[in-house]
Amino acid sequence: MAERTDVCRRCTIVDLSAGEVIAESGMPIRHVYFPLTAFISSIATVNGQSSLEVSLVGREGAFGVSLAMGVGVSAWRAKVQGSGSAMRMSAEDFRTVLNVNPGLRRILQRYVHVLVSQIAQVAICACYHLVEERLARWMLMSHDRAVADTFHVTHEQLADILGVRRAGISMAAASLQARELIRYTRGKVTVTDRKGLEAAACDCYAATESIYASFLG
Amino acid sequence: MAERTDVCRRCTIVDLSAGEVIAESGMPIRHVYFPLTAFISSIATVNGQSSLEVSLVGREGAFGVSLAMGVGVSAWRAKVQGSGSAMRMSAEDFRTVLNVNPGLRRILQRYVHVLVSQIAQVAICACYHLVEERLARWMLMSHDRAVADTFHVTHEQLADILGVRRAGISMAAASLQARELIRYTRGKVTVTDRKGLEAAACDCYAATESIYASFLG
DNA sequence: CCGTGAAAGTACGGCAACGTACAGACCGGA
DNA sequence: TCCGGTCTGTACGTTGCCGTACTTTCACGG
Repeated sequence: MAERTDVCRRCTIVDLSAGEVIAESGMPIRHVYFPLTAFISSIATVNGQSSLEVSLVGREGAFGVSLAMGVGVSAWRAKVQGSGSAMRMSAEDFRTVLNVNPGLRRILQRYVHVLVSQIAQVAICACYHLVEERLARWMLMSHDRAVADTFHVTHEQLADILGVRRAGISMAAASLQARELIRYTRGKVTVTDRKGLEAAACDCYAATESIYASFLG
Repeated sequence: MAERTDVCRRCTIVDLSAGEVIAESGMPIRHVYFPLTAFISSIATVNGQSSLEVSLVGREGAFGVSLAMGVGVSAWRAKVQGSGSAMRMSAEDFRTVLNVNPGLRRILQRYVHVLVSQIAQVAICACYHLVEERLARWMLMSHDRAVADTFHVTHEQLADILGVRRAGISMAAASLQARELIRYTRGKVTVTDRKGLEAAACDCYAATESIYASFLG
């Protein structure tokens, strides 16, 4: 599409390594990222202590779209969850491209709507579903975005992502492993039974996927 | 402002009564609402059972802004929480106004960003905070939007809003009443100690307020 | 090869909220 | 005035997760 070439021209390819913080809550957004093989986690906090992942973005999306809403400040901390490459554009260039490319603007607006729906799903999921179901869901999301069957994440990180104790993740992960849906050792997770994992996850996974498909498929 | 008169011209004033459903999840948004004295609750559901209020909109905001994102389908059920009046515009007119009024578009885009932040706050709040704190927070939000000190809501409704048991609301509400922060009988709630209620609520109330102020104040 | 630190396993009491159920209180209409 | 339905109070055992803490296991660099 025309939107795509227009974007690519102003982007540079960058390598992102896991753990890297690309935006801080309340701070200016310097760049917009369009992940290729990397994926980015947005984490909200309260009291600087309690945290919760509100969005996970891979090649299907972008980080920094609030610039398209005329807001140049990040609402959350954004960190690289999966190492890899991404296309990057300066905030300034992004604004320019948006002005001359109404097609891109339309797409990104629809994307924002999808993002809103996803965040609401995170809310209701955190409220109602068991840790194990939520963990299974996250594994699926990560699996999709990592492209590969194996990706890196520790129980500690998962605890911050789902907003539960590290010990709680250990229990849930052990259960998923016992059911032979995943395998893991010291931060390396492998999905061994995709179908089984989908059955173990709460409906939120399917719901989120279907929303994405119907607005950006 | 020019945006305002432009909007008002195409609006009709309507009376909304509590409980009225103005949009259904997955269904087309027929009208955009700018509440005056009414306020509107957006409620997400999962499995048609479990529900959670993701946004509460009064005269400070609007319902139907996803149309400004190019999406004509409501992500959630929207129902009137507080009876009163609102300005209403057809979806069609709204699209037209958006096209000829870039100022309005900019404001609404910023509003969407605020909405996104608020929903994330709901998520983290539901995840970490006690029912009583969350209830206090909701009372404050309702108090702001109702303008009056008294508004109508039953424990049953509050249970759906906060995603907890009705019995849990009864306990929390009784506690707030014992502390003389509110008074209530059969669906009629009166805020008697605003300051005290603010102290009883979690930080999410202040956080949400400050985000609103900094982007739309 | 061993030491060190990170990652993960496991345990404990404690508690908030759960699901369910029933009884009392109140209001409006017949 | 009484009835019926709505709203609220309250109870019970259950459970999922909490906070904390200690141990075990593994990977890696010296």
